Amino acid sequence: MESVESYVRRYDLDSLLSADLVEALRPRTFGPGELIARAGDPSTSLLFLVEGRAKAYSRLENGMSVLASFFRPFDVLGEVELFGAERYTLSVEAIEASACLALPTALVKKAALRNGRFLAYLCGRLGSKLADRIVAESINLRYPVENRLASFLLASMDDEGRVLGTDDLGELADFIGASYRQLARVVRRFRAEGIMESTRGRIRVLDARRLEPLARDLYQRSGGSGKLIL
Amino acid sequence: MESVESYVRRYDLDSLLSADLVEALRPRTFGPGELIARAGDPSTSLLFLVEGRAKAYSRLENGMSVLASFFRPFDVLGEVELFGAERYTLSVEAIEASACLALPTALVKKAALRNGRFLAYLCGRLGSKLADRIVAESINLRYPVENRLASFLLASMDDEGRVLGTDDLGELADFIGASYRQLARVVRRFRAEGIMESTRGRIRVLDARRLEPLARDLYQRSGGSGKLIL
DNA sequence: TAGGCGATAGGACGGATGTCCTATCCGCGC
DNA sequence: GCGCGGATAGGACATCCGTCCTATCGCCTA
Repeated sequence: MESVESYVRRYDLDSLLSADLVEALRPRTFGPGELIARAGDPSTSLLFLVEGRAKAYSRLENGMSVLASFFRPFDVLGEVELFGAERYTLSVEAIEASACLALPTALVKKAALRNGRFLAYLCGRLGSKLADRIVAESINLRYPVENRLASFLLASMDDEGRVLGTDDLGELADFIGASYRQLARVVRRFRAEGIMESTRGRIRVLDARRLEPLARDLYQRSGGSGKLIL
Repeated sequence: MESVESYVRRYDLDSLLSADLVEALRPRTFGPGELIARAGDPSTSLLFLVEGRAKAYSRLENGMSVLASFFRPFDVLGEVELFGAERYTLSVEAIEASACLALPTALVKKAALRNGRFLAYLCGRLGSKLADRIVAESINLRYPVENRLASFLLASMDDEGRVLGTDDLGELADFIGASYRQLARVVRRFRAEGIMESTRGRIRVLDARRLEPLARDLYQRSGGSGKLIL
């Protein structure tokens, strides 16, 4: 964990936030597995993730959980609740040791009205998150697990085939909305075909080209950046 | 279709938009089935739906479509694409004869930076849409059609049991992410149990209390308003 | 009235997926 | 080294669900 100033510099928060807001940033650190936000709790601050890795999920009445997204620096948490809902929609949990810069909601709201740049940034971010959700939802809803897995792998792997979001098959199952069992069946097939390998705690794509025909729908890679576009 | 001024007055657009933006509003009308926006087309304007009814959907490569949401006045279309994506994510189609007030994207962007109130409004709207999507997605992903249908009916019916979004079983199937066939099976069961009735072109909930145990998860009714809350 | 068409209804069948249950494997602490 | 717990692997079986196919119904048009 570095100093607040160093993060502000690295992520150019100066250009996003007014001086008084930068001044109000407070560092918070979280250990692996620790809750950064709990669904249903009042949302008191906007968080900038500057270190580590986290995941957002909800837990349903029947005990199952749905993994909505993964975060890594630089990312913003709590934007959804900033205007409107005053309680967190999802729980956010640190996967690794992580650090955030926290900004009290009340401050942000007050300052935001005269800082169009920051609001526009938030709007853009919310817009693309919403678009991403819609795409992911469509895929989850309309394709069998085989295709969902292919889409996820293509979208989240780096140039060497390492998967960015998670290396845990259980988490992955939650993310693509399948049972562990069913995911395992598909993984086995992919592995038998030399498309991927998954050893304890590591998932790796070996032959991305074989995945493409399976994932040819809405997910697309934007010039090797690994970002989701529509 | 009434005059632009009358809509501006009815929905209090004055308080949201600056005078020059109100000035720039242009009326556009659409017949039933007409496309208000086509997925993939460049997004050139922000649209305020002031009359009629519309639905947003995407069409997948395999020919299936996913219905993302229904709109009725007053609603905003195209906010998602305003900052960031420059192409529409979803297609929007008028269900009935509808009217919109259109505002050129370029104008909005320029004006927005100095109109914090409007941006804050957009952020709030995007936030709650995102939260709603996440809830709906979780349900669609993790519960069988029976529960999804129950959730949808409870969330979208008015006080007399009329369903607001659609009366078309085909559309409903797309919305909750099921095949027409499977939806029909569940509808039959619900009908046999006296929970609902569905005659040609009309769906009606007869016994909402029997639906509640089936839909007891995240969807909740907020004091009879029929709005989705978390 | 006949014909056509879209919406509804439902039978039959197979594939996808979930649940339940056992092994197996590996890293870790004792 | 031993035992333990979490992650992984996979068999067995039931169910959910989708596809394919027919039939019926109501409305509209010729």
